[in-house]
Amino acid sequence: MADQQALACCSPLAARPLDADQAAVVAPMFKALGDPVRLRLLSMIASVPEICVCDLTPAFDLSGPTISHHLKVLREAGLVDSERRGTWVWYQVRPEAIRQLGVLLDLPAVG
Amino acid sequence: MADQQALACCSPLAARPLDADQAAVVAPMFKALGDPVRLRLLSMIASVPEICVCDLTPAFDLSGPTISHHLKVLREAGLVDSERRGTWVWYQVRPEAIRQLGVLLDLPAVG
DNA sequence: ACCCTGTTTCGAAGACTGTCAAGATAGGCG
DNA sequence: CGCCTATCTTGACAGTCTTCGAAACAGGGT
Repeated sequence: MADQQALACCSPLAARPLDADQAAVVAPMFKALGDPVRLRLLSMIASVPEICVCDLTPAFDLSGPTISHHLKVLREAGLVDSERRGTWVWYQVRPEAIRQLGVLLDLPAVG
Repeated sequence: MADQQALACCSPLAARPLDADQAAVVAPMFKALGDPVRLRLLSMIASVPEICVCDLTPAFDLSGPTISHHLKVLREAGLVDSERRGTWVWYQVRPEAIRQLGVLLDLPAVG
């Protein structure tokens, strides 16, 4: 959440080099996307308004705890939010966070 | 390089969930960006037409071999190209690769 | 031919990651 | 209250990653 603000200052990679502090804020977000399971989880979450863990878990040949761990990584990276409603926990993306990463990769017409 | 083609088929994360094969192709590219040193290296490379390793190394408190290792990761992820010209090796970004990652993160006006 | 500088490869140490089983926690229902 | 299901946390293990120093390789200059 503090990360969100820090990110707001970042312009595309090609504009000027990131300093060490900026890189330290952004890299963990990319790192969270750097696992195929998490990338699929995020894309499943992003493709609907919200989704229950109980709908995510069966899509993988992985244990519940493992899925839970990956969701925690996405949560701590600030890429998704979760909310418990009764028995189930619902996840949704944080569009600003993802959009900010997108902006960073938005190269002008170089090359 | 095969990765480049495979990527070309990917629409934004929110459009529909990635399948396991697509995720396996894209995740390593995000993973390469998931280290602060590599993110800074890439941003330094992206901010100029091309740049020599000899200009990259002194920007970090890391040994030459370590920088070389990170550059190799970026190269193998398809994010940069390198070319030896005489004594020095020059790096430049592969704009298509980076743009494709950007497209993936390009959320429509959700949320 | 020799040496010198720039870059990569190799091999090893320590930290980190993905995964699971087992146990803990949260909430609904009888 | 006690039980059941859904989810998360803990602890452990194997595999991977970051980093370094030492050694190899590439080119240019003397």
